[in-house]
Amino acid sequence: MAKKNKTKYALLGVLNTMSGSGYDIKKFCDSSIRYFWNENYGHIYPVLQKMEEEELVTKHVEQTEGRPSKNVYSITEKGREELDNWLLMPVEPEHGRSELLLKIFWSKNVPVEVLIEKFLQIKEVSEEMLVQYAQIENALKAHKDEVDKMNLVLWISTVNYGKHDSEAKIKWCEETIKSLEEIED
Amino acid sequence: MAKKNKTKYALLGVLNTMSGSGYDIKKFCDSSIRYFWNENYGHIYPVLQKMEEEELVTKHVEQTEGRPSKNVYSITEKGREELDNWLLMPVEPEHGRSELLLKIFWSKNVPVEVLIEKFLQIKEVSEEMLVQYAQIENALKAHKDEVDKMNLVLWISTVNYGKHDSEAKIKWCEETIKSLEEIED
DNA sequence: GTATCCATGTAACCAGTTACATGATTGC
DNA sequence: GCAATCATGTAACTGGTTACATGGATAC
Repeated sequence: MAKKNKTKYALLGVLNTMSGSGYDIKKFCDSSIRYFWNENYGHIYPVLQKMEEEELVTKHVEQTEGRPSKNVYSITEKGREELDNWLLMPVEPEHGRSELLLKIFWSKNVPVEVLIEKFLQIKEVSEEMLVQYAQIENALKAHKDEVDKMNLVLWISTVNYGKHDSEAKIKWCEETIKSLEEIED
Repeated sequence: MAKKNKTKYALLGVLNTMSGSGYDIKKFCDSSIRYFWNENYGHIYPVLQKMEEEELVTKHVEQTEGRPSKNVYSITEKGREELDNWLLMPVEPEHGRSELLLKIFWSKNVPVEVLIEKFLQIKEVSEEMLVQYAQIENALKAHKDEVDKMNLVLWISTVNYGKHDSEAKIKWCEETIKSLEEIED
């Protein structure tokens, strides 16, 4: 068995909150889950077609005058079951590949000053991310009346993940910079 | 341009610290960088061959009696340059895909108790990871005389990344569980 | 005698990315 | 007049995973 197709579940998830076209789905992804998920048309369209064959979704063509015709997809009962099933399954342990850590691991010949500069950059980026996450959280809380309580808690949880992640990175950078400075002496 | 081949740099990194066969490289990866990097034979062997063509490495066949013959690869000057170049390049922003966060984002219909149970599990795993990272750090520090100072600092930094990451996850789980419990009331 | 280690490789497969192709409408 | 948005799709490609194939040596 090769790698599992997770795009399928991302699309089912979107269609479980709203019916829409491939284009709509892409927009939804870009505006809500982009910090931890991305999809591109080259994958969305074929997967939607495949899911239609599997009867996880249904298609109906919408014609609005003066517009390109739209293939609106809706999730089926079977699709909903498939999604629910997947949600309950444990997350596959990803033997992640971190380019960042790989680079650091092999950097013994990189001058210390250059390394410190790199870590300062990483720290800065994480600090910017922190600001962005705070903005997202505020935006979410501002719309809290439109979302049900459960969704709010979950969505904020995903944002908090990002926050903790950024904070951890910042601390890590600071510590590593300190150790590097001690070498220089 | 499609996705970049990072296996190449992983292999160059290994060969920059020691010459060896595909088999040796795999062993090295499994015993040192496995927490953030994995390689498998199905990729190592073809990439090594390709790198030989590009003159980034050289091969020499080693015959030891009573053993399968070994293709020992060594990094070339050109390979070293390629590696150094890559090390200085900024890390490509990975639009990561987090199955974990995706699942959480779509879990509004999962019973709260089930979700809490899931978060407890994630927390537990992170706590176990924390123990493992501590062990690795101890092992590294025990061998500190065999490794040069720079390498020690960098390797420990990668371990610390894991530690901070696990700690962040633990905190995040605790916070999310709290919010979920508040829903139940 | 059986499991593990040493050792190399190929083939089938899948997921995902980018580029290409097309074309109407709307807003500036 | 031009850029952006709406809208769908295909083709070429790459990276990576798993399974398959082989076979001797050593340790228990």
